[in-house]
Amino acid sequence: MVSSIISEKKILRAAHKVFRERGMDGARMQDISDEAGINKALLHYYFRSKELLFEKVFKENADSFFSDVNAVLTSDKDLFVKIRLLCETYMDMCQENPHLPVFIITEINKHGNSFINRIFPGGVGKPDFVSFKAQIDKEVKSGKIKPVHPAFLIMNILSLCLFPAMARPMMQFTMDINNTEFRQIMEDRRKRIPDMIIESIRKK
Amino acid sequence: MVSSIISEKKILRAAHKVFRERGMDGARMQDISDEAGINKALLHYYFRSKELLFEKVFKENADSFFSDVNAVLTSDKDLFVKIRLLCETYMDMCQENPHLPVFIITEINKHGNSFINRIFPGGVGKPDFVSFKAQIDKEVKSGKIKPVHPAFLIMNILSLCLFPAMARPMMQFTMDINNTEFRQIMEDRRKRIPDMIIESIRKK
DNA sequence: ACTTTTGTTAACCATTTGGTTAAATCACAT
DNA sequence: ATGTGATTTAACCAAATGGTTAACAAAAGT
Repeated sequence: MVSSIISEKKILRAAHKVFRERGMDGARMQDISDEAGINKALLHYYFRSKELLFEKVFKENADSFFSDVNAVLTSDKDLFVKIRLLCETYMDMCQENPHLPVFIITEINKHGNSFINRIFPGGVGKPDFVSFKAQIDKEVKSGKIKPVHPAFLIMNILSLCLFPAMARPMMQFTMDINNTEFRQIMEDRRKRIPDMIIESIRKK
Repeated sequence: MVSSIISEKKILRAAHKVFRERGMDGARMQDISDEAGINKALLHYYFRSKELLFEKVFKENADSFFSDVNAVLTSDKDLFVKIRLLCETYMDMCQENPHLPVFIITEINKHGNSFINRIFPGGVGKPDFVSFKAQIDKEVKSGKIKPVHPAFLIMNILSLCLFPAMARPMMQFTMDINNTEFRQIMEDRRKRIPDMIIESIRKK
């Protein structure tokens, strides 16, 4: 049957939108069915409970949040190239879907360790920073870059790429920036942030 | 009467805790009264509604989030000193209360502009970045630092200081960092981040 | 054609949750 | 002591919300 596939997809798409925008607690099953344009009972027909629907949506979001990054991390590119690619990937992600990072972060914060370990059993599917860390350590030893703790570098990349998009409304409010200004600034960051990160570790 | 003041304070303290940890949508009036150790009806006796209690809590949180920063911003210190102080202030804030930044950001995201403008009528009480921006522009012209858009610099400071604490559970999960390791890394950042930011704008 | 399975809905149900009420208790001025 | 106003609580209420049911419609199998 075809309509069933369509309905399930419509529900899932709607659930993604509502959960990402309002979070688990703020999302209403009724809102999701309205958004999907179907009866509320269908949600339960396909996904049993809000909990299960949420977990599915969260997992898919986390996967898309992690997998693009993983493709870069596990490639065998030069460190500086990799850093540029990572920045691009994160910034692209934020541009496409500004709610994604804050959704992931707040839900992990709220649900705690047991939850994330159930969603990613054995840690399968999470970003693979190990080879990246090794690469950083290698380049430190080879003298190409200054001594730097891999976690320090990774945190900086994530912070500089994700935070401004996550905090956009607060940033615009506190700094009196309108939408066009903000877009210009974000456009400008795309070039400047990778350079800044690389300069911070390059040996002169 | 003394007990009334004590009750009101207990409620407010409890509300702060619950709202910050669970957000407006996740917070339950019952949880707040349990946490405060008083009857639920007292919440409404003192604060009328969840909405009003939340707004009070949010305003106080936003004020404490903004005012410490304002003290630094409006001082007449050297730019580099100010940057160091700003970093310290933000990082201290996160250490004391890791939930604060993500609480402010998600609630502003969810409630939209009308909300924040009602909480801060006329923008009174929000961080005063104007003089800081002017100071940056001045130092650019004087040739002390490289040309840099003030918003770019401010975003970097906020990102690097706030994000890692906000995203702590996700960071620890993705990078396999345990609590002691994480604390060490954060301790290390306190020294390195200000240096890194200043180096990124210092003219050589 | 008709039986069975799958998909869809309106109406309903039980629980949760924000909020109210009326009575009780406390503090204190007289 | 007693009256008065502020404080506190147990019991209650109405709306919202996640979830179920039973009936109906649409496909698919025979």
